[in-house]
Amino acid sequence: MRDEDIAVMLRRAGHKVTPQRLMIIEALRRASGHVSAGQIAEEVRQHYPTVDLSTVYRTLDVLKRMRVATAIDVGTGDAMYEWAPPEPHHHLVCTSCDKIANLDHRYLEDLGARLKSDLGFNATLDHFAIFGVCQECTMDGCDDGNEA
Amino acid sequence: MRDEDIAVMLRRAGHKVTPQRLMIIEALRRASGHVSAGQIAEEVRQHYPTVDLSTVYRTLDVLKRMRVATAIDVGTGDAMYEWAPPEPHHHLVCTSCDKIANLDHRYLEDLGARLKSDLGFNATLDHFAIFGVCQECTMDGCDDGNEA
DNA sequence: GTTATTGCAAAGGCTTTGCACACTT
DNA sequence: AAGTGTGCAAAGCCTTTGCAATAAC
Repeated sequence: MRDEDIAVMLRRAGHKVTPQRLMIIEALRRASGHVSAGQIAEEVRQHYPTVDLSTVYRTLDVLKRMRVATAIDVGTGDAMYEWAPPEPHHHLVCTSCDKIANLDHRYLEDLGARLKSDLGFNATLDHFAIFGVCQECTMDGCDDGNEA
Repeated sequence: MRDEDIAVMLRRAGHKVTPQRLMIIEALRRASGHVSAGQIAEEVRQHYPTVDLSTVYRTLDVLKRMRVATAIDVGTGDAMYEWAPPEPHHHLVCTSCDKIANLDHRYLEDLGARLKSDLGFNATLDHFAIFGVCQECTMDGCDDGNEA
């Protein structure tokens, strides 16, 4: 998706195209993954120092409603945002090294199917975060402190 | 687990046994499920009006470290606590009516196995929250407002 | 010119922390 | 007596909101 497309998309949805919005969107897209509102603000401020956090939040809200950005809040205090995930995918969050890996949707597909057929529950399995310890950390035995 | 056992357990771990702690633990156990720190405080205050929220949080912290309570934060603003889940289990959270149902661990067992064998990722699948719409709400078409 | 959007400031919610006093051990 | 735990108050964090001025349309 090119920047002009984004401008058109904003206008179509009845929104105005402002430099702040464009820079926020650019920062979100460049991040290619999970960024907090604060991180986006920092990034944007390098070129546009007066941008306010509230503007970032409001823009993220617009983007969520347009379904070109998603939010995931895993209870770490701040929500993480992601630009237009092309398809359902999930995240493996390593509690040891904090790395986040992507997980193909196939891994959750039949879980969803079973919840539906067994329990009639329509699960929203678009965007999942699974915690654990990644392979490297399991082998290294590295640990930066998450236990009692 | 009886109350005396809890007292013993606290003392063994080098903690003191106070009426506040006992009442917080009792409230948590009676809740048989997911309660926020605030809900526990309200409950306890009915018998012990001066208990402070900070005491609740501190006690919950102790209990977490002793591994007799677990916290789950699904990004709703407040974390939910649960007393000593006897075995791995999970939760189906209806985004329409806010009901929380339990989900047997079997539903996630082979997901965990596949993550391990395919990717070497040791997932922590003790306590999962899956969002979606429950059967009743799907049929009723009830909706208290969770869309764009 | 209208209307949406911005920045600032303040408030909101949940959670944590500093401190003197009280209680458990 | 020694040391942890408590209540109170205040701060912390992320996020939301009110408002006048500004910018996009």
